[in-house]
Amino acid sequence: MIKDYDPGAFPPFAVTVDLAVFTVREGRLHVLLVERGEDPYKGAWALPGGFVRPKESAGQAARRELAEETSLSEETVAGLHLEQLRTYSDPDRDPRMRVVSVAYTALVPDLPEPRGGGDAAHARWTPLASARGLAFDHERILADAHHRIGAKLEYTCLATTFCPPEFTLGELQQVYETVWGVELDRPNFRRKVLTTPGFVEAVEGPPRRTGGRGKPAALYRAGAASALHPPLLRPEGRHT
Amino acid sequence: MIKDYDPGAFPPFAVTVDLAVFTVREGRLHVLLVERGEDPYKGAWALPGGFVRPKESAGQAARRELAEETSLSEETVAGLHLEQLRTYSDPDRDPRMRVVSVAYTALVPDLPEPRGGGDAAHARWTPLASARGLAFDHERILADAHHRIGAKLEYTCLATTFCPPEFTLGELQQVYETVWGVELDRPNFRRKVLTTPGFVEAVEGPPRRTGGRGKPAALYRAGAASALHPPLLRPEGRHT
DNA sequence: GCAAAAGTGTTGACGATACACCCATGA
DNA sequence: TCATGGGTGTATCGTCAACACTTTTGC
Repeated sequence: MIKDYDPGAFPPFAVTVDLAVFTVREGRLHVLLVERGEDPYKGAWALPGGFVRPKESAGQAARRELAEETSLSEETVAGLHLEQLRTYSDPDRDPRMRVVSVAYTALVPDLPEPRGGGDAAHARWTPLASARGLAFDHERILADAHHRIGAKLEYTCLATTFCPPEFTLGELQQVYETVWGVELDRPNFRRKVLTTPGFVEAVEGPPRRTGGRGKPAALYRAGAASALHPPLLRPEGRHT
Repeated sequence: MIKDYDPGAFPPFAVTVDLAVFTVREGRLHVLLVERGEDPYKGAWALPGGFVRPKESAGQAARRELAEETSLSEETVAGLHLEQLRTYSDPDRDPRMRVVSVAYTALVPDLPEPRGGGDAAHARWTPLASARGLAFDHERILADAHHRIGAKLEYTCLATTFCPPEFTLGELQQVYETVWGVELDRPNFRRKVLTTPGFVEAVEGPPRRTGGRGKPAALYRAGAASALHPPLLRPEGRHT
């Protein structure tokens, strides 16, 4: 920033955003993928994303692209948790030209199937384990994103962003188990969540909801807290 | 990445790196600043940094700029801990043109005064509390970086990167106390560090070193571990 | 001897784990 | 009445904060 300033002579870069959007479906972690309609990597699956426009920040671009791809309303998207992951800038990461991409992670509840809206010919939720052979360095981005959300669940409350507005503790526990790939002890998980102030709050009128058979569960909303103190550590204590 | 591809018609961006380089001096946290020699913000202090070159990644650019500004050898810089913080992309963050900056954080032991090498007219270590009125959005970057390293000390071993190759536990504790701005209980800190496998390893031949008066302390080296399990949480448990 | 810094020991509070057990519902 | 998932209780263990105490140096 201090040096080499020569307007018009700076190296030309394109700046894009890429999105790793996760959801939990049928007990498995899914990620939103789109099918590329143009070369390079035509026909391959990739993370949704696109160019940052001249008058918007990368974060605004990410939110815009997310709305386009998921067919959600702008208002809904505005409320979603969207977090900058990191920036990928390898000189050879795009064969066309020099492209620097700012990656974002989003966690969403189980949404309707994406319309393939916007520009992507096809878009779909894919189980994370099946997301192989992605375009560019998107597989790497996806792995980084998975690692990050796993770590974030330990010391933040954002597991609730995977859930609908009202949810049961069983559903919340499923989020942890799905992202971490482990089983948790239900009584202990319950205690931990309920004794953390602001993590969840009980829904007043004791309506209950069935998840199939078994006893109906009490409903909760996301609370006001954003961090967990003390953290909810994975079993085995390994951050992988 | 999926859409809008029109070679030559993508919005033109400049990409830079900015560095928040921290060290501990005289019990206070210092950051490396350079004085700008050109408009805008001529004469103001700023974080070191510069343009990413066409054939290098942002990480490589950060390491190169760090070497230039600190007058360290390339080999020394190659071994330093350098971590991507986040990317700043506000459309108005640079009055000249559209500049997206990838910020990095580095933690270094107490180094010799920087030569003001490379392109910066002046460079110096500044106490963090005195780093005000910086150019661009560098004050924000600095605040984010400080927050990040504080959090990282909790669950990683990188406090040792603030220390010289051989250090005492008192020096290591000073790093924590300086970055967090709190006082720690020495016996408990000691136990925590020594019982974490791979955090530090004792230097064999029991040479000892004096920090002034008082009993000489045993020397330690950084160990092989990189993460702390369980973490070393700040007092009050608040992540601020 | 005294101050200062290193190092050791002990105790009690708290949280997490690993269970056993009861409750409400659908089939 | 049995399987299934929700919910409660409790004993044990490990970690950590707090603080008393000893050791080794410079002055």
